[in-house]
Amino acid sequence: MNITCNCEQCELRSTFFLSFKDEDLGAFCSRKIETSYAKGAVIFRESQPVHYFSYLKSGLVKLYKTHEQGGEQIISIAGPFDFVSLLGVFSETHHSYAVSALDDSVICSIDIRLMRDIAQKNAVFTLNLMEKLNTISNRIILESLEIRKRNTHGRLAYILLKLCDALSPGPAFELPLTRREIAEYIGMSTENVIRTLSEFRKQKLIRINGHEIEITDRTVLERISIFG
Amino acid sequence: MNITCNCEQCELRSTFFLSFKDEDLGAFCSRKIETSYAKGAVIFRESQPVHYFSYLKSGLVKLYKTHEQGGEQIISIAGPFDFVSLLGVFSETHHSYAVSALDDSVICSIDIRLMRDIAQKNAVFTLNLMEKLNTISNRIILESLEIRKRNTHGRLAYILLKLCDALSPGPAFELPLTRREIAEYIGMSTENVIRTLSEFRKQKLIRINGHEIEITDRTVLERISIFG
DNA sequence: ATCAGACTATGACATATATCATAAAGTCAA
DNA sequence: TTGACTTTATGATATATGTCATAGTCTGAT
Repeated sequence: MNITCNCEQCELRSTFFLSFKDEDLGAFCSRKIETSYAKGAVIFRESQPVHYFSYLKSGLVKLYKTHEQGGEQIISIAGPFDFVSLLGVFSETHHSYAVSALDDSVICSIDIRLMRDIAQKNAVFTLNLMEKLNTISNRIILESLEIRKRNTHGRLAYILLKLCDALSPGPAFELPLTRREIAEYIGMSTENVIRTLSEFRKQKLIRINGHEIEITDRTVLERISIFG
Repeated sequence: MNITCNCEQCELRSTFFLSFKDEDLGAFCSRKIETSYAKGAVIFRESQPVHYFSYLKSGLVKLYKTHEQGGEQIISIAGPFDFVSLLGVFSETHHSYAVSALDDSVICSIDIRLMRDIAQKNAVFTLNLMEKLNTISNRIILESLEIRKRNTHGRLAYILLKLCDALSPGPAFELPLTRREIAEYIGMSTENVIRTLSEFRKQKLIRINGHEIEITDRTVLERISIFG
């Protein structure tokens, strides 16, 4: 499903396309593809060739790797204006991870060759793009290290706090992942995620209503996130 | 300790400076700083301001974060021609990790402002640089995921195989890390690293002589790396 | 050469975590 | 609505892993 879009008013322009020259913006606009994906839809799969540079206009997606033995490993959750093509988009010919929609999402895609053409001509644009990619990679690496250094209680507390901060201004938020996906994200068994959530509930740190979570004792949850 | 260096013959030129214009190469050469570090020396610390773009000419270094409670978390081991300033070098004002020398090492540093000046003028150079940074970030992220998805036996087998491949053409190599550092790298206790190494030795998968490791049954070690 | 401190090593034990079993509740398509 | 399937939930148990204690070895500074 393609939708028309006016690049001059694109929210993304201010974030990293400010350096675009007018003629590049014209080429860009006429060749971009905007696509809607329903919740649960796969946007691209691991090992597919990289044809597009993609970013998320609205919705929520997960980046993940699939294991041969079955099961997935979630790398990151991306929100609006995040790049979806990030790891290796300019250095690999094939995707090293898959992306699917956690919510109804709209993706804007630009032919990767067009991106390269513009990047080769416009150094300021390329520098901006590099900074943005750098920031995102850095964030993913540091988050991975944060997860790795914690025990399971700390990991779960950490991810609950992060999701809450990212998804809601208040202490309550709608969990965009199933318990199994949380387990795949932070590397623990599904049963242990469920059990630990129940413990947090019994300790009155959170309230649970299906996928709706309310953090009722942030102080203690933060302490658990730090000390496990 | 500063050493003179002839950029026209620099091994690194072919890897990413081919796109340099002659006048940029001149500016680059006259302002680079080459420094030697003894084994164990700290090259820069976490939260220090980023002044230089640095790469490793020779030796071996570790990138790591230090925890408040004491202890370190190793992010990556970098060899010759790897960038040492990578995560956030163009997006953060302060280092988000520390670097120290595992072996006597030589680092070549360029003022980050000079790098930016050149990058803003030379789009092809910037694109090459972005590709290289992208490749390295991607490698670190994927490695972190590989470590996260394994149990401790699998993690240790994985890292032994990786270090062997990186450091030696044959099945024997000199371990550049202490047992404690290995533990900090793959997130397990030092005792468990030592114990598991002993188990691998008793199963005749490796031979151990201090820091010298020989992989004697690669097939089984690879199976452990995959299935734990 | 000696000493202090780190590194390597191993055993005993406590704890964290996964696995297996079972069941209720939710979800979606026919 | 039914029925198949997934998700959530909890208990019992096995296993993996960390912690503590102890000791021999290595290393570097004096």
